[in-house]
Amino acid sequence: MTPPRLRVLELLLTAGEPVKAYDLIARFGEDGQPAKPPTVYRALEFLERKGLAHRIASISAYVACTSGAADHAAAFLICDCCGATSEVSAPVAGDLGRAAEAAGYVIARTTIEAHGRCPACRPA
Amino acid sequence: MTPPRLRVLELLLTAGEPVKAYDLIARFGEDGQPAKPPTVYRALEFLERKGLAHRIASISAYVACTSGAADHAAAFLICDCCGATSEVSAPVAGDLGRAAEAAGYVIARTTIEAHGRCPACRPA
DNA sequence: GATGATGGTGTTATGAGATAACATCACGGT
DNA sequence: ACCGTGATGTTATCTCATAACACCATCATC
Repeated sequence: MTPPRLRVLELLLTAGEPVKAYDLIARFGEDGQPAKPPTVYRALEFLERKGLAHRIASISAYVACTSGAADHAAAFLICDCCGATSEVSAPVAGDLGRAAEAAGYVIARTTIEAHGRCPACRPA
Repeated sequence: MTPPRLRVLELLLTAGEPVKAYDLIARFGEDGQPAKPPTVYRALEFLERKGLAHRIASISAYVACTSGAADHAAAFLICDCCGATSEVSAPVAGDLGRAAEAAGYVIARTTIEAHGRCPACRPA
């Protein structure tokens, strides 16, 4: 684990919620100096490959993986109101697995992004 | 259905595969004249609201909905090699539904994006 | 028939997200 | 010593998406 990768992982872990790439870039330097975009994007790519972080494409943000499971589909509940996000355990759905098999696809990784309202933002 | 919306839907349907927003923009005019970005993005937003099109966030592309089901999670099998994409029928997974309920979330819409290799690109 | 609310369109400009391309450096094997 | 591999630093640029404003049609209401 090299310094820039460790630094990005540290930023993701301390945030505890999804972070935008350019926020990581801005916070990268201990002294307030921003990083250059490729530095952070390369670290994110590495962390994702290692399963230590996930990209949440629907909101263009990144988050440290909170699932201990080695092989799992990244599944997220995302509040469209306040942005709260929680990663939930989601083994690849049987239905999807069957559909992939029927279509002849070999699946490498799956992300599930469910949008809605969190308890705090939910209408009474 | 207004002209620009119809035009974008037509472009998506004739493509039959995911299309990038700026490709839609480039092809928008019958005479080869491109559209302005907001024209297309607004049409896409409308089509998505109506369930006529889906945004595939992980590849930043848009596709006409090929599922007849009114209420369904958009689920896609995406080939990382050639880009072939197929929408599969996927009722919101029971596991995810339970997890959302347990977390107190009310889910509005879910997208599932499975990446891998299509039959043609799959190693023998 | 004037008024105003609503929703769609056209336009300019800009913001946000991500990567290409190249130089440099550290490490390990032969 | 030499080369291959993988990581980093840097500049520049590309792609994706939206803000903000003006204008116009439609429809309900007074």
